[in-house]
Amino acid sequence: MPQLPPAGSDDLGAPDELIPFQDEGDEQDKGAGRSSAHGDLDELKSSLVHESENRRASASGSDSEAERPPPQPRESFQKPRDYLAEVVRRQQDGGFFKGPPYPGYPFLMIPELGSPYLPNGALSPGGARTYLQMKWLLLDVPAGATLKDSRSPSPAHLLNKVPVVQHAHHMHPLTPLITYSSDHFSSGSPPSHLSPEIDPKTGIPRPPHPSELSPYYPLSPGAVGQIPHALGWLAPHHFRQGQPVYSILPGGFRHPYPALAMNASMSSLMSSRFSPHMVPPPAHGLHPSGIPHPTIVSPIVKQEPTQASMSPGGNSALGVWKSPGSVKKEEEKKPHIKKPLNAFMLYMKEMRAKVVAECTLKESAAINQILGRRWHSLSREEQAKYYELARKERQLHSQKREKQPQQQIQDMESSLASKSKKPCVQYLPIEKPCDSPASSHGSMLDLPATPSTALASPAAPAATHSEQAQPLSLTTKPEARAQLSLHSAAFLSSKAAASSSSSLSSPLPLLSRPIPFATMTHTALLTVEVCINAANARSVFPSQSRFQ
DNA sequence: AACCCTTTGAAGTGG
DNA sequence: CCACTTCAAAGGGTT
Repeated sequence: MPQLPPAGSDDLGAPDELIPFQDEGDEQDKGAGRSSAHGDLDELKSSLVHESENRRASASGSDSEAERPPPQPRESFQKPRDYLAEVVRRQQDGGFFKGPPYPGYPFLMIPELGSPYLPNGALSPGGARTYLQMKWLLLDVPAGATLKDSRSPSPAHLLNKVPVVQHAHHMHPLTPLITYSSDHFSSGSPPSHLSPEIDPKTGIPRPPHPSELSPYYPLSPGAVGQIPHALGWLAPHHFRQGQPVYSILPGGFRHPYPALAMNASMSSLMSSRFSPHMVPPPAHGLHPSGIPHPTIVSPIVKQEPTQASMSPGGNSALGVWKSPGSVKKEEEKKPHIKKPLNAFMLYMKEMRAKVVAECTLKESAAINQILGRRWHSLSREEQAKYYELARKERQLHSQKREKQPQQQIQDMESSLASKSKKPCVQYLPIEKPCDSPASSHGSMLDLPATPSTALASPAAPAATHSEQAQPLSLTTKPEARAQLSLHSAAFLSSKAAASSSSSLSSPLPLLSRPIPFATMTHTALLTVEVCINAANARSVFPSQSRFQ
């Protein structure tokens, strides 16, 4: 459980996650990188099929050049759809550029220097390492100098100047690509890799795979090849104070469906009401955070039959055989204490309505993507609030669970007494008396002695090891963390730039040197981007939201 | 109606 | 100990 260090702790920036970057990216993307991936849906479909076939072939032994060898733990897509999404993403971005990793970092990079790209379009690993090294050096920058503060002044004045309506009628779908990529990659390097990965369903640019991130970490001009990369492969995100570091690559991003008219609500997203901090005022009469606490105030005894009945920790654990029907009834009686909401869930509950209002989106999946990115864009202080709330939730949950078993015991005893009184010990180990509803499954009936209970013990406010170690959502699921929507803000920035290109001089060339990213409202950009892409996806994939 | 999708984090389980 | 799985919320979309 993430636990904030005590106030005044100077360790906020310390536990940055180490991401085991792999050099697999280059090879992996060779196949995908070849395809131009110009957003042609048909081509994409056929390619998708092709890749799927290749994958099957690969699985059967033949190692397709377009496919990666199986033993890639980090590359394991747990679900078929993940793979499909990945395929789509590769098709769309060429599998290379994964977007400018981090928004809000005060130092923007510049890729034209020294062409970090290898002839095949891949980025020199050394370059990436060098840059990462630089970022570590930048860790010493005081928190006050970071984006969090600088971004506070809303850059709405900038955003509002940006014509957000794409020129759908005049622009070729590849216009952004042509406009920017050609200019800045005159060497002819395929611009396809400059595109962010796009979720096939929502159209939301998805975070890149960790293995694909490193090559695109911007290079500091003077740093290339100069600094050894002792820390080179460290996770690039959350380098400082929880503020993701984004950068904008020249050449921008090619959105597969750029010629999308932004609707009114989207335009409104550009307005200044979009505060990066977005910490909504506390709702009235609710939790300090404004988040209602259903599990606390009004514990809903929501029955989830399938889940409950499947739980090995239920009555079956007592060794008392019951007919499916009776088991079901028993389960129905058993109040289900929902899991406590974690920090992100709390954040979601709080921010969902706002995102829905700002976006015309209603699909929770898309909204959750937005929220996920916003979550990562939050400063640690902001996230800390939710982590603290989550910690309290868990405490309360544990307390409820402490009470629950006793109640369960009473109910069960009375129930058994009124029934057959069949000795439950019949099927139980001697040392496991039937009056203990504790489940090996760690069900809601766990007795107080469980680690979680101890962990959440009010008497022990000191954070557990895991709490202390968890740097605000940075420790688990490396690959997922690495996705971190690194590129989203920068992508959006470039997108905004692209949008403004028709009436304003393209800002992208200006990005060839560091600029204060504080001029952009990161969160706003994120949401705009996601909204746009989600809308695009729907318009482009009206009935093809799922590649299944 | 049931499930899927999508996110992050906590917790449980199995090797 | 680590990797993996499940489940919390949400609601439109899909089957």
